[in-house]
Amino acid sequence: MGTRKEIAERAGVSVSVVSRALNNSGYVSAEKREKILKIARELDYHPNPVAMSLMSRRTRQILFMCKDLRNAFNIELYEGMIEAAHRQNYMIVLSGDMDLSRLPSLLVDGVIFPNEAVSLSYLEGVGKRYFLPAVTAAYGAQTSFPRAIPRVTCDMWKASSQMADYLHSLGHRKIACICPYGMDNGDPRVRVWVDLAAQSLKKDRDRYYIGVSRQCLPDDRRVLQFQEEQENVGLLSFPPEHYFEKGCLAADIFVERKLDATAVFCFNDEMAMGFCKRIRQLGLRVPGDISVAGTDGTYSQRYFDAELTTMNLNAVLQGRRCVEVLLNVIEGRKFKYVTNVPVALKKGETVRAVGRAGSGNARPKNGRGV
Amino acid sequence: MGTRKEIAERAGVSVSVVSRALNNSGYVSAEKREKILKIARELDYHPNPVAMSLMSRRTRQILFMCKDLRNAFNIELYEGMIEAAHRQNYMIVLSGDMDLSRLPSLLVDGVIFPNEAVSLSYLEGVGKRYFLPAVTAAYGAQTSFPRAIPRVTCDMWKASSQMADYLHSLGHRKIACICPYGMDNGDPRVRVWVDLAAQSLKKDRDRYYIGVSRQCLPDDRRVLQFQEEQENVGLLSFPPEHYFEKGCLAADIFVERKLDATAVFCFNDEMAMGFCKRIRQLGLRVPGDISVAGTDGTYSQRYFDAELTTMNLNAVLQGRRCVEVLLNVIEGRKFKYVTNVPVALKKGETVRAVGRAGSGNARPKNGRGV
DNA sequence: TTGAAAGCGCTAACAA
DNA sequence: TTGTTAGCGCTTTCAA
Repeated sequence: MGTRKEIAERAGVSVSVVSRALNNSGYVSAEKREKILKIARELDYHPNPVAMSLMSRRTRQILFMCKDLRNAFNIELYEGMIEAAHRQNYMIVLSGDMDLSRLPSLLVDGVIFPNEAVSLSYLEGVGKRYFLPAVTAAYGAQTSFPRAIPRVTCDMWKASSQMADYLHSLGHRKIACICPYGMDNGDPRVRVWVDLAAQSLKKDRDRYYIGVSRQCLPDDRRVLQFQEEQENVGLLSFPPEHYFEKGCLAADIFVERKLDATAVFCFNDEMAMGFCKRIRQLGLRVPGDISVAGTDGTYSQRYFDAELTTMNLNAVLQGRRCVEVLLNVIEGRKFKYVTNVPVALKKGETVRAVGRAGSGNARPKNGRGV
Repeated sequence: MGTRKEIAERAGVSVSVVSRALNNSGYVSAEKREKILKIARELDYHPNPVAMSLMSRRTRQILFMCKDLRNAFNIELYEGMIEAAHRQNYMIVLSGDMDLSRLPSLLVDGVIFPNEAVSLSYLEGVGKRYFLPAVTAAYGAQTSFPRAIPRVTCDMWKASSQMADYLHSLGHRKIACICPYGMDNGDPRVRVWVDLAAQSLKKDRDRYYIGVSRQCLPDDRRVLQFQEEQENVGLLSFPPEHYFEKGCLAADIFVERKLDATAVFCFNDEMAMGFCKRIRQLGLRVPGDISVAGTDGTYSQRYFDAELTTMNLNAVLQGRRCVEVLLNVIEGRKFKYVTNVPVALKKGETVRAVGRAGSGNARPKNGRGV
């Protein structure tokens, strides 16, 4: 490829002069500069990026620790990261797997974790014996969180509460909850739902919580189809989440349990759409028979035939902020330990009013609903 | 972080001994080895990845030159790449932008291009004055292609022909074509359709070709919503493709032109699904009023309420093969200049029989269709 | 204005 | 079995 040394030889000068000429730093006679630049051009010279990194102690690469790219939320996070990184001349790289132990051997200046759980897992593992600037996307699941990793948190509490109020205002009382975890996960979405359920569902509550996980459904062999629920998955590996498919399964369970809920509160849009697809196949109309509320507000909605009622979590913005904070850490600038990302309720067509309110069997605008 | 030099000082030996101990290479007394390993552990020593790369002249990173991650096809390609790369201890990084000129400054050992067009653009630009092992995913659009870049080609000819035969066998004669480019693009999908149309549509052909691009629709201001059709997009930048949205627009145009086609042949699944969504909103049933055939066979189908009739192009496999060939190039092993990826027709619910065949108004299994 | 020298963290050939 | 030396491609200090 050609090195500065080669250029120096051809130009009959020393490498330092070549360096100065190429970098436009320090003194170098106009005549030699021209000659050097000309030779560099002839040789198609490009500085060796690895040597540059060794000198500058910067790779200008940031790792986004993310595996499940079939989830639109992760893609949007990533898009925001790219945008912010690009502005400061950094690149985002993806891990492809979730092997945290390989982190120290990667050519990166910092890492962004996708959620609190992964961050904690890192801190308890390699993070203990290895320092790398890190930032995590967060969702308010943890009450206490180590200060080692700054958080960029989306205001899930607010979003969930708004959605709860909205559903309540439309007359919904019996609301089911669909989630990939157990009820004790600490997730704000679940806690808000638990509060709701305490009033309306009383001791019946647990039947209305459809936790699509092995822990919640120990006897249901169907959850075993999801890799992460199988025995042989190591603790250090975070497999793809299969949210959509879990949403489908949740619909089956919803029908099997003969729930009389008028609405379903979903962990995210993928699950919401999976639920809708399957529940329609099972003969129920959305929102005619059952209202569905999602969480996310990502582009994957475009595939859906109705406007999804959901919460816009601003994934792109969250991704952007993650990078901004991380670059502050890396470059030694001051930064805020917690950053909040604004959220907003998005009213769509998959939730309708019920009960006294009496909007009755209103159908969505385009008349769909199986 | 600690270096081999520090370990050497603490252990009272030279760096070479430390290196040999840590690498398990060459001679080193058992006693010193133990001591060195112990100190390394105490110091939480990790080899500096950049220095390692400088020595080995390998970054063990491969760039996938891809921007539009909202397209499931790219995601599947990427997943295949990750899998293959992982096996040989490489990582795939994404560019995030399509700035080919920045390639020489990236920490990568090779690059994978997403299609022939980008490859050619590279060869005519920086590729002329810079060498980096490269491979391209290909789709048979080019008759001649420079040997500088090996291709991993999916057999689009075969796939398109199969689909054409299938539609024909079901009685479809008037078939429209939906494509993001002009008819002269050389794409096998289009060429197969042109052959079909020559017989059945005769001189009416052009009306049935819905090319959603500025070139094809110079007077339609709606195409301007897509960034890539605007004036100010530089040649070196490949913006996101907006296939889904273009599929929606194609449906509008289909209706405006009052086409009497019984089937639509779509450039890819994104366009097919966009077309379906919009055409239903416009009051037509799929496949009741119009049959829709896609191309891709990616996971994004899961969002769709019916089984899409499409061609499985095996994106995951294609991605895997790209990496395998590229690693052969990088590691100096022998490799094949052209690799073919198998394809298969996938019969779904969005195409039905028409005409004499008389399966009449058969509706899809789940009774959907607006 | 220039170039020799030391160094970034690591490897490897060679002499001791 | 060990340490010295030279070098990967580049930067930067400092003496000339």
